[in-house]
Amino acid sequence: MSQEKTAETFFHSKFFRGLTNEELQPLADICQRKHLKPHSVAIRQNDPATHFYTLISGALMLERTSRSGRRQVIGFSFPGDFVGFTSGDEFDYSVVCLQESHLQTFPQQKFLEAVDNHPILKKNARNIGNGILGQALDQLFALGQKKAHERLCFLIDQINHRQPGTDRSSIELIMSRQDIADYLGLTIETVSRAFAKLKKDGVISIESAHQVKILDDEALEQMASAH
Amino acid sequence: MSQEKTAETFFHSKFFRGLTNEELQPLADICQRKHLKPHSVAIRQNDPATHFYTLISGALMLERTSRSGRRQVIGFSFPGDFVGFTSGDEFDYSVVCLQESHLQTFPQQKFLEAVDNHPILKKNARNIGNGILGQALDQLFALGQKKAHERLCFLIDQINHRQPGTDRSSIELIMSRQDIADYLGLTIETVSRAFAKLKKDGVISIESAHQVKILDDEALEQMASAH
DNA sequence: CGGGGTATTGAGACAAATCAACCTTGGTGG
DNA sequence: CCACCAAGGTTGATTTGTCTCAATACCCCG
Repeated sequence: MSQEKTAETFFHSKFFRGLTNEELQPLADICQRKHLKPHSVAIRQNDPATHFYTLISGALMLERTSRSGRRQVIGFSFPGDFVGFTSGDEFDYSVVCLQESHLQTFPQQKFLEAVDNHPILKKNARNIGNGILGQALDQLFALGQKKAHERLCFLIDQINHRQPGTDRSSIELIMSRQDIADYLGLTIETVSRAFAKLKKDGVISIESAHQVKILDDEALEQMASAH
Repeated sequence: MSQEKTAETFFHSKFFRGLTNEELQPLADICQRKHLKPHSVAIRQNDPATHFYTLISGALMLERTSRSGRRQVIGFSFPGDFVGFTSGDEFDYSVVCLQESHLQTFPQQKFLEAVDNHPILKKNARNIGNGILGQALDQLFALGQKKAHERLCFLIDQINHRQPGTDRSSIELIMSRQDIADYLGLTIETVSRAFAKLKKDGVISIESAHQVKILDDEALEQMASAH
């Protein structure tokens, strides 16, 4: 058990890149593992922000729901991703599991101390925080400036680059149409029609509702791009 | 000149709250003042990210333009705000002046070192970074889930809370209709009609194109809210 | 008192939302 | 093994909201 908690388990997270096992031990000492079923809630909106998380396996969805019931999906997390930044001392979004997931949890206070004591971690923390901001800005651009089918390209392209796995042209869509719609600021019907359009235009082929292949990488990136 | 660069000048930025003048001196030593005319460009998209900035007076607009020419306004900055986070080592957005502005500039490397040496600054840096992320998420919610007139409420409410000045109900819109449109993911015509609707519904009164008064605070916040 | 940029207003076109029907798939029990 | 069902996804018809294009009004500055 204690053995399990050595640096081995950290291996795949960007956060801990470039560190030796000894250097990681202080973090290993404060971390706990958490195992979550599909559709379970890892973080609830308005909960006090006491912990940070890294995702070991599975997939997460970050979402915010307003009092009026409208939901905005903020992002998806894949293995290696870091979760838990907040603007206050409460979470302003929820995190739910799309698949069975393994997480590492770190008490916020202690984690920040440990990070402070190591220059590489400090740098990584900054990079990751800024990376998340960058992703939010990309999504902002997509929602503000793009049509339905372009937004869908944005999502497919993003999954393509972030989802683990070797095959660069075969994409697994682990989330439901409703999740996609709420991520892109559309309705499920419009998402469905966007899929149909991309298929008709020869950009993708649809193997099943949750499995697509990229046929025209060029066109996809073009429509997905925010630069 | 050197006298001018003491902690006095930092006084109004959230970033430096809770610090004594001596503690601020190392930062004062590396900072430079910059004076910019309206419409001038403070940061150009794709420039190497070498500096951080705090805004002393005036107002800034952050924007991102894609190769296809579409522009997304990412945010507005008011005195006391901090500017310069990036996800890579290049700026992925431009910063232009809406008004004549005074900035403080800090070389990135040295600034980070100085921040590292002071726990309060470290905490402030985190808070500010996360605050910017939080703002981006609010905007994301507005673009994804709201109608034109609700998005406009979102902007008005935001300016109301962030723009300096005492009068809580009188709002100065320092940006053009085009800027507002590109911020909210709309066209200028739709923005104009949204203003008209809010006026008709008695939520605001329009004193001039760049000056509005809030009549129904309740309704405004309701429509603006992302929670 | 012009004149150019900026904002508003109107009419028609178009994209996305809504409402409704239908299809697919995966699981269950007879 | 197949009939059935429920949930999720697709497709079609209609409505609504926003964009586009065009005309008009406003306002700051010379």
